[in-house]
Amino acid sequence: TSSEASSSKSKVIDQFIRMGFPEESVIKAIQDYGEENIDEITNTLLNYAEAESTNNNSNLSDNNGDSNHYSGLSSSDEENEINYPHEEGRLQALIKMGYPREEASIAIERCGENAGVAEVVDFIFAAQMAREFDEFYAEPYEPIINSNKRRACSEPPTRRRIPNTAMASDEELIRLPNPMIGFGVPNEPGLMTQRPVPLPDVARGPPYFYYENVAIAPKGVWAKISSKLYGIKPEFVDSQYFCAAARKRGYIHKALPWAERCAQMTNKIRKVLEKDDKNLFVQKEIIEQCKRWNLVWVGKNKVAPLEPDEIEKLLGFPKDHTRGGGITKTDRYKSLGNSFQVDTVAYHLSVLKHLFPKGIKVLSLFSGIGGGEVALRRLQIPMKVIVSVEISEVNRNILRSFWEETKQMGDVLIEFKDVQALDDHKIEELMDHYGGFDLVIGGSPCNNLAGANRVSRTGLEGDQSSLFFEFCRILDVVRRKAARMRR
DNA sequence: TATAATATGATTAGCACC
DNA sequence: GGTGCTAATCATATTATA
Repeated sequence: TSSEASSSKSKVIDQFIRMGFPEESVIKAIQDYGEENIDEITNTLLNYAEAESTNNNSNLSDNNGDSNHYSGLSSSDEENEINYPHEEGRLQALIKMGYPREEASIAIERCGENAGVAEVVDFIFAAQMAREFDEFYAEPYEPIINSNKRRACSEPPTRRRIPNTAMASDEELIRLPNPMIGFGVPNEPGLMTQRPVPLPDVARGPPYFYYENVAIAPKGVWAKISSKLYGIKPEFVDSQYFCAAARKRGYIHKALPWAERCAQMTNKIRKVLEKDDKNLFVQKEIIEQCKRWNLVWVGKNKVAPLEPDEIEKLLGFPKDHTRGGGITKTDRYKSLGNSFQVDTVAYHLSVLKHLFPKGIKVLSLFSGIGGGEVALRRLQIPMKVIVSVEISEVNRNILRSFWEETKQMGDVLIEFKDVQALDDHKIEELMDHYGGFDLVIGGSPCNNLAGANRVSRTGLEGDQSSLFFEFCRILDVVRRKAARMRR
């Protein structure tokens, strides 16, 4: 769609008019966003349509099923009504565009309520390609499961090993689920709608928090993290269920490893591909190498490493999110590598949409390039206040650019450089000024936990990773202050 | 001098087998 | 539960290049 759009503006206009939008609105939206930003245009047009249609206030909040999560909710937070304004418009548009109703409906469901039409169309194509791929490879690559030990997904994986008793001691190991789908990933077997272990009383109620780090950390690290965060069990999720990047992380509620010897490997693969005798073994080997070095097809017999633009897209960021401000390619790789996968985080945070329809106040620690903020925006949860702490200057610049591009009137972004400098008094002062925080979110440094670190994988007490304890300190201050403010 | 490319294992965990 | 295998991993230090 994008390539067509750049070749002919009128084609884009026609397309939207065919979808049933008024011509004036279409032209205005294209002027506002540029013809290539199909997603923004679509969202804007759907918002116009929503504003015009009668507001029937349908109440779809379905909090009954997961009352475990939010039993500490104050009554003022519950009085909200949610509707899904995009649903009908998108479905109708897709059917008009010639897609089968069933496929369109599934795609809308899986892309989420905030996805633009372009994104849903992408999903439909991807699903079609996946089906073709599966049919093609079904025979030779059938996984051999002959063990009676693992009945794969008949039972939720996290429930299998973790004893359903009181919280684990520091010494007890937290076992990683396999497959790593956490409490449940949409449309995957083993979907869980409730926590395997109920929230301890001390952790209940707002303000909420969201902590992230690498899943495969040295032994005992996650048990320690869990014990410091009210004994809540981590949810381990591999982002491969949300996007095309594998990224195993633990969340308490991969980056793409940079390929070594990329140039040599791409040349090697090109030479192999130019030969004629490509038997099955060679094919499989090539696929393995591409997977290992994060290579993508860029032309006939040619592979290349992922560009920052592509990683941006994989991780769910808007195009050019990390571009600009004189940032180098190396810095972009680094910043993106350290970031959240937006779709994954947005899936977790989607529960907040029901709770904060009028906006949310966020304390964002270790903000990086603003993965949490982008996720909230994707969910269309208005951000009233963001207090952000981020040590890297380039990352602060990236977040500020994002904020200035997207913010609405009256919203504030406060920036700090160092979590250690954000003392208890300052936090309380901020909370007095802004009326507290609704969410504390952050992933503390993984440098000393990550498997790729050959030099200083020294565990949670390492120079950088020990900043986790600052997350705990700040969260504790926020929660205590919030309790006092409620009283 | 700044940026890009390259070189550098160990620690996890799963699984089959015994 | 031990063993041997496979596979994967939010990195850092040094060297080459622009």
